[in-house]
Amino acid sequence: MKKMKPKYMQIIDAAVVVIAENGYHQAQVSKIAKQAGVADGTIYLYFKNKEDILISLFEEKMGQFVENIEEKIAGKKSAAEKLLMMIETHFQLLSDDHHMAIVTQLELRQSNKELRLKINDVLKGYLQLIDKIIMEGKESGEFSSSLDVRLSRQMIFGTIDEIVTSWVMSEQKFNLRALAPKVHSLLVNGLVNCQ
Amino acid sequence: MKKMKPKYMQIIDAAVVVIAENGYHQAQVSKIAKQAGVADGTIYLYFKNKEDILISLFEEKMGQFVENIEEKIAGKKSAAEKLLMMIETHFQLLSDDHHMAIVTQLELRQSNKELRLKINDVLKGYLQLIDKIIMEGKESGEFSSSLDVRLSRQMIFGTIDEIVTSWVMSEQKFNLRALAPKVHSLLVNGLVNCQ
Amino acid sequence: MKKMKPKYMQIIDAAVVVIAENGYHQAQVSKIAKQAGVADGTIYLYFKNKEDILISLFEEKMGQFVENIEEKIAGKKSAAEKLLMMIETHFQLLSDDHHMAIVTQLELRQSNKELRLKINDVLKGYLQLIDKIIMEGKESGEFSSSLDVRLSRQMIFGTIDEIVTSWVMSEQKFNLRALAPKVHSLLVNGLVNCQ
Amino acid sequence: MKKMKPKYMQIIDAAVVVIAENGYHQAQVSKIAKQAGVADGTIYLYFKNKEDILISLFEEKMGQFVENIEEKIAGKKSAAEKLLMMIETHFQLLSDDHHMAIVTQLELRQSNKELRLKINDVLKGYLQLIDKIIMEGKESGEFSSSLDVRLSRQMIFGTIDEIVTSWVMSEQKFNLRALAPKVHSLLVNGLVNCQ
DNA sequence: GATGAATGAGACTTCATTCAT
DNA sequence: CATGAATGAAGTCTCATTCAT
Repeated sequence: MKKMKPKYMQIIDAAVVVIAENGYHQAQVSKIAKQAGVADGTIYLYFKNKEDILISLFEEKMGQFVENIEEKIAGKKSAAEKLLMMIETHFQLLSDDHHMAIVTQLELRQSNKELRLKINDVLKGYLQLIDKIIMEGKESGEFSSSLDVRLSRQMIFGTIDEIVTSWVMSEQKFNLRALAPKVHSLLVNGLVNCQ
Repeated sequence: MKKMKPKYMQIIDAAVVVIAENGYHQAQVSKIAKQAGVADGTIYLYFKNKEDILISLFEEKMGQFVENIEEKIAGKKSAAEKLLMMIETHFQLLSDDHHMAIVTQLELRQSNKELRLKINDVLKGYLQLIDKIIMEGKESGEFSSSLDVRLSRQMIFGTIDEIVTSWVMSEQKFNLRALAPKVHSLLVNGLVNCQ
Repeated sequence: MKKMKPKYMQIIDAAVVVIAENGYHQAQVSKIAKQAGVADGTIYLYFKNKEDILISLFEEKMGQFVENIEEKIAGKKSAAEKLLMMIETHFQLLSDDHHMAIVTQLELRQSNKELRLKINDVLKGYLQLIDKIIMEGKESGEFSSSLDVRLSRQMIFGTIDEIVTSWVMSEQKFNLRALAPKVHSLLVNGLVNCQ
Repeated sequence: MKKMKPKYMQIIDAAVVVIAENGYHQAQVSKIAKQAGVADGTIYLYFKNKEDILISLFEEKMGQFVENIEEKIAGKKSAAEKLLMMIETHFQLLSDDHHMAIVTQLELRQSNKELRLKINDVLKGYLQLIDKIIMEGKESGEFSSSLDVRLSRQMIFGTIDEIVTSWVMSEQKFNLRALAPKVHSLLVNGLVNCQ
C-alpha cells in the first residue's frame, strides 16, 4: 500500500508547507518536490497528478482531524459538552498548525470547482460528526426537538468556518482557542440567550 | 466619470454572465469582451486590468445588494424583525439572480488571496449593517446584552453564507427564500430554544 | 480567410526550413516562431496546435505540387507521355526544393499514425492523378487492358517514392531529374522490355 | 554470448507485441519489460539502450526473413520464378505475422533518422538478394540486358513495400498473398505488357 | 544475474495586456 | 474613442536510464 511508504507523507507535508508559504497558485510541483527533498518525477510515483496531491493532502489531514475530534468528544456525555469539545478541538488543532490553517481556510478554496467538489466529499465525514451531535442533543432533550438538523449543522459549520477564516486572515493575531466557550454559548443559546 | 458611461456596466454584466457560465478560470478577458460586444482593448479603457473588473463587479453589485437590504429593513422596528428581513432579502436577491449567486458563492472564491482581501473590503459595508442590527438588539434588550458583536456577526454571516453556498452547489433545487424564518429562529434562539 | 494573411505562409515556410535543418523531433514551436520572425503565441493565431502546422504544411505544399504536375501534363497527349512528364516534374520539383524533399521523404514520416493518416488524405489527390493516367492509358490501348489500376498505381508511386527517398538519404549527390526517362521505361516496359 | 540466453529473444518478442499493440511512441521500456516478464533494469543487461532493442529486433527478424526467402527461391531455376517466389514469400511471411507487419510497415518508420539509417543497413541483405535475382535475370536473358540494377531493385522493393503498407493500413482486410502473381506480372511486363 | 525506485531534462500552449491604426 | 493582432512568460508531466540492494 503506497500510503505506507515514507515518501507519500513526506510529499504531502511538503505540499502543505509550500502552499502555505507561497500560495495555491505559486505552489509548483517543482517547489513541492524540492521541499520534500525528492526529484520532480518522484512525485508522480506516488500521485497521479498535481490535483491528486491536493486531494490526498486533504484526505489525510481531514481524516486525522476528524479522528482527533472523535477521540476528544468520546469521553463527553452531553451533546452540549461534545459540541464545546468539538469547537475547542477544531480551534486548537488549527492553532497548532498554522500552515494547515492557511491551506484549508484560504489557499485550497482557490482550487477549481472540480477539486472543490472532491474536497467536499472528504468534508462529509466532519459534517456527519456534527449531525450526530445535533441528533443526540435532540434525543436527550438538550436541544430543541424541532431543530432542522441540516440547517443547524450549516449554522455550526458556517459559524466555525467564518471565525477561523477571519482569524487566519487577521494573521492569527489573537487566541483562537479562547473563543471556543463564547462561540459555543452563541450557538447553543442564540442571540437572545433567554437563560 | 467612467462609471456613467454605458459600456462600464455593460462590461460588468458581461463578466457576471461569462463567469457564471464558464467558471472563474475560464473567464478570459476576450470572452468578457465578446459577451459585452466590445473589442478586447476597449475593456482597458474602462478598467485598469482584469482584477479591476472583478473588484468593480463586486463593488457595484454588493453596493446594490446592501442598499436593497437597507431599504427593506428601514421600515422594521425591532432588531429581530430587521434580522429576519435581512435574511429574507439576502436569500431573495440571490434567488432572483442565479448568475450572481454562482459568481459570489463559488466562482469569485477561486480568486487569489490578494483579490479576496479587496473583496473583503467591499464586504465590510454588509458586515457593518449586521453589526448595527446586533447593537440595536443589544440596546433594545431584544438580544443578550453580553453578546460579542464581532462573534455574533460572524455567526450570522457564516451561517447565511454556508446555507447559500450549499443551495448554489445543490444547483438551487430548493426554495431558498422559504428557509429564512427557520434560519432566523435558529440564530435568535440557538440550538436550545428555551422559549 | 486566414490563408490570405501573409503570416500563415510565413509560418509554414519557416516550419519547412526548421524541420529540414533540425529534424522532426527537434522542430520545436519556438524554433519555428523564431525562424518565421514572430512570437511563439502568434503561431496559435494561425494554427490550432503544432500538428495543425504540419498538416497545413502538407496540404499547402502538396496542393501546389499536384497543381504543378497537372499543369505540366495537360499538354501531353498520350498516357505514356503524361507519365513521363509526371515523373520528371515530381523529380524536378523535389530537386528544386531540397528542404521540402527532406521534410516529405524523411522527417514527416516520423509523425505518429494519426498525423500520417491525415497526410494520407492529402496524398489522395496525387494518387488519383496517377489513377487517371493509368485509366487513360488502358482506354487508349497504350497500356495493357488487363491492368489492375490500384496495383499499377502502387507500383508507380512506390517506385518513385523509393527512388526519391534513396536520393534524399544519399544527400542528393546525384541528378535525380536525369533518372526520369529510365524510371519511366522501367515502369512502362517492366523488367523484360520485350520491345 | 548474450543472444543465446533465453531472455534476449524473450525481450525482442515482447517488443514486437508491445509496439504492434501500442504503437511506436507508446512502447515504453517499462511496458516491454512487463510484457517480457522481466524487470526494467534487466533490459539493460541484454541491450545497450532502447534503440539497441529496436535494431536487434530488426536484425533478428529481418535475418530470419531473408533466410526464409533465400531457402524458398533456392529451388527455383529462372530469375522470374525466383522473383515470383520472393514476392509470394514476402507477402506470406507478413500475412503470417500481423504484429511484425504492423511493426515494420508502420511503427518502426516513426523512428528518427539515425535509427532508420541503421535499419537501412540491416535491410541491405534483402536488397542484395533482389539485386542478385536481377543480375541473374540479365545474364540469362530473361530480363532486359540494359536494366539499371539499382533502379530495378528500387522499383521492385518500392512496389512491394507500398503494397504491403497499404495492406497493413487497410487493416489487412484482403488476401495479400493472392496478389503476388499480378504484382510479379506488373513488375516483369510493366504497364504495357507487350506479350 | 536481477530488481525497481529514483532521477531530471525538456516543450507545448494560454491569455492578460499593449499599441499602431 | 475603439479596435484586435501581436506578444512572451511560465509550468506539468513523461520516460530512458542508473545503481544500491
